[in-house]
Amino acid sequence: METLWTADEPLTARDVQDALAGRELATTTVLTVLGRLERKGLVTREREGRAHRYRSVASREDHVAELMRDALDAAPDRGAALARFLGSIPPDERDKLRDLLD
Amino acid sequence: METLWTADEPLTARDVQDALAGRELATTTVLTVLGRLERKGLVTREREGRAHRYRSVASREDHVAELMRDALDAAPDRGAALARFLGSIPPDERDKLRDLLD
DNA sequence: CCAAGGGTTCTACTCCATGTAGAATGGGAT
DNA sequence: ATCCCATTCTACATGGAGTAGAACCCTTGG
Repeated sequence: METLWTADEPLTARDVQDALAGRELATTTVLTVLGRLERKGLVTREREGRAHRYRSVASREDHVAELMRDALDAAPDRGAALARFLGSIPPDERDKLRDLLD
Repeated sequence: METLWTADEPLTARDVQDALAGRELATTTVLTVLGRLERKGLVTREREGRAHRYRSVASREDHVAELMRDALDAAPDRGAALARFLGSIPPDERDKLRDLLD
């Protein structure tokens, strides 16, 4: 996912493998993972010649926002959870939130 | 955790087992899970006679806030992630946030 | 038109967390 | 001293994530 996100342009399996060259992964490994990500709905792919191009469905930020909402959904008292959350982030981020809310 | 949180008072293993009576869990099962939660730092316990009382370290809301922060920490562009988050929650919750920020 | 090579699929193995519980142990209460 | 019960140790199944080999299929170069 990280690779697809930082490229933010559809990549082939080979592209991903190259981007992850530091790890010396077998080609099939990359394909397997991409396939699993597709099954989970995190990426889509479209044929291109003999290969596929894989594209992340949501941006990293969207994904993070979704994780945050999932976490929040686990709280019976959402307001209280939001309050704790606000209390636990750096002040400048609270400022940022204030800005965003306008 | 749910049981400990909704009780918000230290419980013995037996208490937990009773609270989860719908599941017919063996006593050792409850103990094992509580032990694992303790290893992970989610609960503490203090001896009480022959047994222990288990207490959640953080409130459910604190826990949720922490999960939200963990999610946010995965975003390279925290501001953008926060913006997406705000955009994805119901309007009345945005109002709530505005209130909390004052 | 056929072989070659690369992308894909299937299958499989390991590792680890989680859910579950039996066997054994240890310490209080009677 | 004995019995009971909480605890600990050990163990098994399940499922996800990481990794990759074997086989297949299709496109392309000769």
